[in-house]
Amino acid sequence: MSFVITTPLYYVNDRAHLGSTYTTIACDALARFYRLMGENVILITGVDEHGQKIQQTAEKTNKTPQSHCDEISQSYIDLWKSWNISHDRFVRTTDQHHQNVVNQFFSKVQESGDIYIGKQQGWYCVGCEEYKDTGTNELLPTCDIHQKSLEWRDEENLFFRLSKYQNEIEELVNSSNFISPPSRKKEICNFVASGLKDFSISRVNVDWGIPVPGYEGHTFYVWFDALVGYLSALLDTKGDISLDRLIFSGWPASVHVIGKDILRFHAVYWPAMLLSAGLSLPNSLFSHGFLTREGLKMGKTLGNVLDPERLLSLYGSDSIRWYLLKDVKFGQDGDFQQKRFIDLTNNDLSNTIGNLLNRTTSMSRKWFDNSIPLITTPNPDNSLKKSSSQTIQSFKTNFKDLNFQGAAQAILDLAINANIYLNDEAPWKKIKDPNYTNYVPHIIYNVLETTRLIGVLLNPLLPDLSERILKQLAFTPSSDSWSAQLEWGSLKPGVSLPNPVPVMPRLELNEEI
RNA sequence: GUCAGUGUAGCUCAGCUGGUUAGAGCACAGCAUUCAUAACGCUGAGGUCGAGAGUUCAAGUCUCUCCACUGACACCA
Repeated sequence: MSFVITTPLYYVNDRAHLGSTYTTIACDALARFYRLMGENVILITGVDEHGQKIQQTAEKTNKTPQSHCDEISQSYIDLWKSWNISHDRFVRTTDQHHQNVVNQFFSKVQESGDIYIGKQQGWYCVGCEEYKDTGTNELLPTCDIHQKSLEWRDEENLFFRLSKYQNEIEELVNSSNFISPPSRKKEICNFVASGLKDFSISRVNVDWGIPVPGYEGHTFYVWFDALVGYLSALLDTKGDISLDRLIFSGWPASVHVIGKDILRFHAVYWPAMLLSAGLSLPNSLFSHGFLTREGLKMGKTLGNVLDPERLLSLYGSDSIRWYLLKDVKFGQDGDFQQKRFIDLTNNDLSNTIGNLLNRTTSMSRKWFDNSIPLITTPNPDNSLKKSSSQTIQSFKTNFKDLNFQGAAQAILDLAINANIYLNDEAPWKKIKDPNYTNYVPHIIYNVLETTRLIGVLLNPLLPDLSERILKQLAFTPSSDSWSAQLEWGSLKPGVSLPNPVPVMPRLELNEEI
């Protein structure tokens, strides 16, 4: 059984922004978590490259749509590489392979009798590129946004019989674990309850798209094209393409992680399309929120967009991943505040976790021959061992709920407990008292071991920091399964420790980003 | 406009079916301390819980009105 996680296929109208980076980081963390839990994970990401907007953008910059797409798509590939994203597949919707899958998907839907030719009629605003529901009887309605009069359009389109699936979709969206978070689920339920209408799946005025077989001049509507990308990602490119092979390739997806803006397409259209094609439905959808910056919406007009590339080179991935996953509740909107970002990194990662490691390895080296204390007597049961196992429990539960915040907090709480334990036990005092000669090694070992568990748990959230912590502890995860690594007492007594180096230097608030 | 939601310390938020002096983290201040990355720990100051009215022995928690903000309301993604 595979565990398939998808990011959205990002629209390559422009380069990646922090929002897509955010989604991708979250999916990456999730994928790493499930891999460590022993699942056969397939993390899918990619790009959606068709549509009128892309065509226009390419024209503006005097490029062919294809070269525009090549360029932007490459920038996504490079970006994910620099962020060390652990995706297994990267789909491009301009790939011939994908186009073949779309064609086959379409013919399945056609066979189900769910495609018909209809007329798209209505008042259309060229500026908005959309039909307006004027709801009035005005002779010449105008667009509120553009203050221009609307055009009457009467266009021949292929339609998909969404309405036929009203009952199935209604049942699906109401089922308990399909849509998260609950507030979004409610929106979709209301939307579906108001009655589903058929939607058009082809365009006659958009050249930059996949041609609809048998309908000259029609290209597929981007959503009918892009969503199918999740399937093409799973089908290998060798031999004949067959949707029937999907069940052996990992379909259905375990979770589609998406932004709240595209929830409806995933919660309503996509399941209906899959039903029509006779394919199984994804297990769940998680719709996360948007990021603002210092309370303001990021956008070109304000000129306040955060460039993920620049952020990464300025601060490194650990602190940014921590900020995005720990400070923003997944599913809600988040705000990127630079001061808060610096504070959080310094407090949590440098002071609480990094310094815990630093102070403990220092003591261990100083008093125990540059090594982990050689414990001869049995390790007495202690509070840290207990809170560690609680932390591991809580961490896993939270992760399974995509509650990255809760998972991160669990780790942090453990580090705080370890710091308190050290202050309570004060080994730097006890080491001077001969009565404690046999006890101090246990104190140090307990904290070192707790720190190791923190390092191991940190792996899916902050893989880089995790590695640096474990290295300082001379612990090599080797081929041990994660659950073995999470066993108390895996740190080998007597092993020599490297010279302590801060694993997470404090950040200064100065650079303007 | 219709529907849904939010408004609690400077900031981000917890406060379940109403019940003693309203909580946490960060920021801020003080104390203590040196094993450590001017770190850790302890303590403290900070709120008429959006406004008003009502129900109740008792309301941040229920009802109504108002104010402010946000989201959904079908084919840009």
